[in-house]
This record gives sequence, C-alpha cells and structure tokens, in this order.
Amino acid sequence: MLELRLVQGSLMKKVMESIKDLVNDANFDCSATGFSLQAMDSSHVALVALLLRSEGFEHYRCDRNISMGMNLNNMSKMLKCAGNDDIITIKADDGSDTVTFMFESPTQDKISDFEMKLMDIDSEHLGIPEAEYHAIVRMPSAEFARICKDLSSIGDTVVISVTKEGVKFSTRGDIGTANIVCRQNTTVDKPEEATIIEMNEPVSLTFALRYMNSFTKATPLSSMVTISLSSELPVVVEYKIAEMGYIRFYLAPKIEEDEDETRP
Amino acid sequence: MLELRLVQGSLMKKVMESIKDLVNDANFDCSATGFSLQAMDSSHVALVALLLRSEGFEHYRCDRNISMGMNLNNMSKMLKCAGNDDIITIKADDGSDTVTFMFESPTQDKISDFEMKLMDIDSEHLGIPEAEYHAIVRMPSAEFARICKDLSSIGDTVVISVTKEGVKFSTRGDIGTANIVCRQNTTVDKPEEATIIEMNEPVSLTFALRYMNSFTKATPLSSMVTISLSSELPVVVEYKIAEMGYIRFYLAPKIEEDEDETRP
DNA sequence: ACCCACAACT
DNA sequence: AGTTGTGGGT
Repeated sequence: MLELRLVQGSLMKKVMESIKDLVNDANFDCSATGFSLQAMDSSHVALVALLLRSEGFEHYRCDRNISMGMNLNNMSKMLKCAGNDDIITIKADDGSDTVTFMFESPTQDKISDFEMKLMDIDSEHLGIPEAEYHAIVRMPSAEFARICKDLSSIGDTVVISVTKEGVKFSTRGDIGTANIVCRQNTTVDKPEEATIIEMNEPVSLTFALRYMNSFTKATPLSSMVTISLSSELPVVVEYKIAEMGYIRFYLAPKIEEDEDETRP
Repeated sequence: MLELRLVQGSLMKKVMESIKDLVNDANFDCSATGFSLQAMDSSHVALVALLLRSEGFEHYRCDRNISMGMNLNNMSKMLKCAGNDDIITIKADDGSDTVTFMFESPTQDKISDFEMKLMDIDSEHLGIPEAEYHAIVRMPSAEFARICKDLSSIGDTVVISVTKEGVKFSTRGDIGTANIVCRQNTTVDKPEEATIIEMNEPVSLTFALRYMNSFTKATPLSSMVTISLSSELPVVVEYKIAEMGYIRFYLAPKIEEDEDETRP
C-alpha cells in the first residue's frame, strides 16, 4: 500500500512539466526514503534524477519498495487537472497495476480521482557516483534559462568555461558568435540574485543547447540552479526542490572537435 | 421598423461568442416580448435557445414580429468591432433585407454602423415543453467549465450523476479514468461559490464532452450555471443573463451502451 | 479585463 | 525558427 499526500500540489505539477518533454516513460521508485525517478531521455543522451524525500510529504506511507512504470505524458495530463492550490495524493494498492491521483480542492468541496494504468518498463538503474567537480557554478535559474534560450538562437552548442573571474557561455553559428560572461557576485542582501563560483581548476566544456533548454523547464521549481563541471564527466544541472529534494539533469560533454573539422 | 438599443453592448458580444461556434446560421426572432433565437447546432445534435427580454433594453421598438436570418460568424465579426463599453443599437427597416448594427462609444465621439445582409433560413421552431427534472444542479459556471475541459483531456463523454451528496462527473479514456465529485455547499456568505443540488430522484446520464465544452463558452455571461437533468430528457445547461433573460443549451443524453459493446 | 509568457504547430 | 493559440498572472 502506497499513499503519498502533498499539500503543495503545484510542486508535483511543476516536476512533471520539467521532465515530460525529456522522458516518455519512466519508473517511479517509492521507498521509505522517498519518491524518486531516474531515467534516460528518449534519445539516451541525457539523464534525469528526481528525489522527493518522504519528510517533504504531509503523509507518506510506503509499506514496501515499489517501482511504478508510468507514461509521463499521460501522468502530466492528469496532473494538469489538479488546481494549483489542490492537495495531491498518490495512491497504489499492493499488486495493483494502476495508480490513483487524488486532488482535493482547498475548500474540500471538490474531490477528484484519476486512475492510470501502470506499465512495465525495464530500466537499468545506474548508480551515479558522487564526484569531485572542477567547478561548481550557482546562479539564478531564470538567468541560466535566459542564457540558454538566447544562445540557441545563434548556435546549437554552448561552451561553458569557468575561471575564477566568472563563467562564460559561448556559442558560434552561421550568423555569428556570442559570449555571455557572468561574473561572480555575492550580493549579500539579495541571495536570490547571487552568482557563486567554486573553482578548483579552470574548466571549459561543450554541450548541446537542445538539452540545456530542456533542463531549464525545471526553472519554476527553484530560483537557483547549480551547474557542476569536470572535464570528462557529465555536467550536472541541479534544481533544489524546497524542503523535499532535487531534480538533477546529467549531460555528457561533446568532445571538442578540431577547429577545422574537414581536416583528414 | 425595428430598433433595439442596449447600453451594455458587451452583453451582446458575449452572447455571440457563446453561440457562434455551435451554430452557423440562425433566425433571430423579434416580437414585443423580446429578442430571441432558437437553433440547432450544425450537426443537429444540440439546441440553443436565447431570450433577451424587451424590458432589458433601454429602447425597444418592434412594430411587428419579424424573423431575421443571419450568419452568426459574420454577425460576430461585426460585433467584435464594438468596444466593450459601447452602446449597441440593432436596426432593421420593414421589408429590408439588411440589418444595421450601430455602436456608440461611451463618450459619443465615435459612432460606427455596420450593415449586414440577411439570409433566408428555414427553421422549424420547436416548442420546448416545460418539464419536471429529476435533479437540478446550480454551481459556479467557471468550475463547471474547468471540469468539462479537464475531463475532455481524458475521455470523450462525461457521465453526470446526481445524488443528494453531490454531483459526480466521470469519464474514461485510453489513458485511464477520472471522477470529479462536487459536494453540495451553500456558503451563505459567498453565494457566487455555492453548489446547490435540488434532487427528486437520483439520475445518471452520459453526454458528449465536445458539446458541453461548447456550452461553456457562455461562462462569461453568468457566474452561475444551472444543469437540469432527467432520464430520457435532454439536459438543459442554462446561463442566466442578468436582467434580460437566458441562454439555454439542450443536449440529448447518449444511450448507455452495454459494458461490452462488441457483444452481438 | 488586459497583458505576458509558454507551448504547440507550420 | 517563427508564428499562432492557449493558459496564467497582474
């Protein structure tokens, strides 16, 4: 028996909106620890890891670990039927092949329940090792989203370079080039606008903007984003979910090509 | 000679927006009683009945009963040219095959007139008998609209079931099922949020959501909607138009199919 | 009710 | 990538 009650239902709605464009089907794993998901995007390039800790729920009952395969598009359709102020409860009976989403309006005058078929999805659950990163950039999530969007109108990839002065986002395309530099600034009075760089050694890596732009769908979940970079490691783009956990996106860097790609 | 002057012109605009998606051409009937319309939707499944009583107009002159056939899309185009605060006057000369819409801006600084060709439309005017209904649900129109919209993302039809506890809207589709229950609640201090159920006997009927969603286009006309249900009778979805009359939509229930539709 | 932003479609 | 339509916020 599984029963998770989340008073701030809009949070679950936002989580779905963050993931559904990247991943079609995924297993949600429930244990005493919390509600989590790990999945590759449909083209097997990026990886999403979500964690909502049990302590963040108003009620969390999970008798035994279960893995529920869901079509995220369908799940998203149902969650869209919840009001932003609704309380959301996710229920599943043991051995059932369905999951139920229950929405309670704040006044309790409207109670909705939506039942969805679960699916069998085989997914290898990758252990993601904790790693030391060469550089960790923490900046306003809206600013990062704006940068990725802006750069993608010029080029397809972004080079993220971190020095101790700041972080530089660069691209190059048919119509020209673009460089956006964000200086470290720890505005003490406005922590929501700070850009903080922890750097052990300079790093410069190239990523596909298409994926970065998908990741920024999570922007409504947190005002800050953390970007962790190491050469030879996938970048981690993390949005903390207040009081509950995080959503993390992993993306392998592109191997830097020679300047002149046509050279033999 | 016909001359109807309506200071609250936005009301006529809203009326057109409510009907034009459902009905292409219709006769507007004018008599001493008022300005009315009765028409089947283009696929002859639903029926719209509109009444704007003469007393609701600031000036109402209708020398003899006339019926004016109009293309509602074209009429709507013209009415869209009226400002929301404009005074709208509808004029037609005896024997003329045109109708004129005149719009006066609140300051009287701008006077527009639009003339439109009338058309010959043969329509049988159905007498709609007053009926006793098994159940009458009165609820906030915005809530009803939201429910119809939400359910249509899951299924094509809605089962509306009324018991004395409340009214339940259910659907079923490929991705799952949905049930939304609204409890009766007569919040005395907020009559605009009340849900009131008058029930003589329980009733459960099935309707096409496509039509329900068309009906909810009338939501801007009234904060409340009334849904009258009887088995074997068309449902009536009514929006009162303040001080003037109403717009009513009729829709026959779907005959409940056997559980197993493939049975011989 | 109007304006802005995000999402889907071309 | 641009445009149009829809949904949410002020």
